[in-house]
Amino acid sequence: MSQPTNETSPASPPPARRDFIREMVAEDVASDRFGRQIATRFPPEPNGFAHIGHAKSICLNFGIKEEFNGRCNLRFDDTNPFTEDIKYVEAFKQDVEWLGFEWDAELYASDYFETLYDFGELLVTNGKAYVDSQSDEEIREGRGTVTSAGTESPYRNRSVEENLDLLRRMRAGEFPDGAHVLRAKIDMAHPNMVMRDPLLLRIRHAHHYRQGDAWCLYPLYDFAHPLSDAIEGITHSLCTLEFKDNNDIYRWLVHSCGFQRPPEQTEFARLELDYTVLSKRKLLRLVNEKFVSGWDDPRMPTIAGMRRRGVTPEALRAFCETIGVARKPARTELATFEHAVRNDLNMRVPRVMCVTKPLKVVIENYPEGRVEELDASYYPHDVPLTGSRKVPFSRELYIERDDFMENPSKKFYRLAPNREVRLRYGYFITCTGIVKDSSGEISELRCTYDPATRGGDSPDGRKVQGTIHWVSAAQAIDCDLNLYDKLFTIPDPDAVEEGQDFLSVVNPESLVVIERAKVEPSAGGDPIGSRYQFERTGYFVSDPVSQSGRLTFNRTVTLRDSWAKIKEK
RNA sequence: UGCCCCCUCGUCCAAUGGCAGGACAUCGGACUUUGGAUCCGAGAAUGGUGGUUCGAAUCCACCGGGGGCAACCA
Repeated sequence: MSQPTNETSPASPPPARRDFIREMVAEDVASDRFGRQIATRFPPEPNGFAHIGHAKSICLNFGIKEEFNGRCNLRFDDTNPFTEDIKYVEAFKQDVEWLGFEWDAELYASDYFETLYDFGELLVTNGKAYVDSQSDEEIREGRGTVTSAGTESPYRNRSVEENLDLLRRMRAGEFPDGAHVLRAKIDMAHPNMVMRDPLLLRIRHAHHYRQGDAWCLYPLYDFAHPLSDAIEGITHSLCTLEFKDNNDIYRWLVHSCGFQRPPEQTEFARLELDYTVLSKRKLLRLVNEKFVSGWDDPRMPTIAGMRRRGVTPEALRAFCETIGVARKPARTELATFEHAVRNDLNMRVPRVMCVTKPLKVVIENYPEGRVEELDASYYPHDVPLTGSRKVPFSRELYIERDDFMENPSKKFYRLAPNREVRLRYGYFITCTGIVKDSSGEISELRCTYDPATRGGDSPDGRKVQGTIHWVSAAQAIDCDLNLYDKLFTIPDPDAVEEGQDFLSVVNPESLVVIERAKVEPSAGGDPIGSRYQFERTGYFVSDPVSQSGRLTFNRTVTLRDSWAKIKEK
């Protein structure tokens, strides 16, 4: 495992991770259960942005396509004209592509409205559906409760002719919203609530973002989804646990509509991630109520947000791989996600020096006006990439304020009075004096350097405990840093106390802006979107948006910080 | 309270009647021009009780716990 990644790997790839769904698909392939190519679909409703929970589903559905030589459709389940928008369609497409997947077809449930309507007529003709003319309250009351049976609608036994006539007039737009609905005729006493004559079509004189005003009849999920799958020849319809009960109507419908070897629905647990929320309703509130700057705010668990935060698609896919797929509802620790991000970034991004809280250092024995260009590798010894840049060194430098302690504790390895440390890629320096301002705060350090330690090695073999990062004062570039942290203060924001709102546990320090940090000049010429590791600080990406006109970097994730743990003790 | 699903290290996932294993996290050590990375090591789990079986995390029963379902949302 310690082999560099750029070496050729052994012929056989590691066996793909197996979960209960892939096991099932493998069996179905072996038995040719469906008599056709394995087919999955990713079926978002375009009413918000894709988030990391969608990423899990995307990786599953497209992963199965790739592993079993199948196909996978991107289908928008756009059956609700009130909530959907083309901008969400575009965002989903961009995010799936960014993750590195290709769909075999881009499809829309709303394109099936005609076909779906025809199935409605078919069901009516076969006596399996009827037009109900109760009000929505009457329908709700008639459904009964989880412990008591429902009651049949007085319209339940209309003749096929009457049903057909009504249905056609519903479609023709003769009735106002809510006047009638088409319902499946199943069992009003069914122990599964979903099977108590589920609604199939409803009247909505509404404008659809894609179909315009062509329809006033809109199918409901339980009607549209199974049939859309069946129409497309899907074999494995994968969805999350909360649709478990809907599986009964799914099977009833595809059989009632005459599909041979219809798709089979299988449910898996949706992703829950500590310190965040993943329901679109709640994400929408964060956006609308301005807790974040938008769907792509780097604090958002959306794919767009993570992209802007600097997360790579590879890291996101690796994360989805490690969390696995199972039927048990489970929360994943943030550390698991952060590990996936660091693990990926560590191997691919250049190291650069940036001082976040500058403290001026004057090297008293370094000639005034002199500037040296020191060689600095972009990558550490254990990352198999090469490349380097020059960093200027001069008499006046900045170091990190936290890298100096006037009265150091025992385990503090960094700079202190009369102590020697290494400047990364530079020289050994020793602190010889402290300058304080009128308020008693340290404003400047006086140091000496050892000219024999250029590059960071001492010819006499003496060691220093610490190595710190720095920039040359005159050449450093001012920049702003967006330091992002968890969006919520508690691991499960959905579980706030009674009467409390998840918005009450938004972390007020989820974004801390540092103005006028000092980054080494080499970063000035890089394109927006470049990722770095700021040595000893964290991974950052340059952001297209700058309030100040200065270069702005978003912190993707901090480095693991074992010093922080020592400090706590 | 009806139906359905689920319960394995702190967390996530394996083990498909036959040695409970991996990853993250934690702790310790080595190495180190990032208190990063890497390497080595340690601790850490089958909810409970019965039953079937030569043998049970796995099958059965009961108990306990968690979750989903009563939108003209998806």
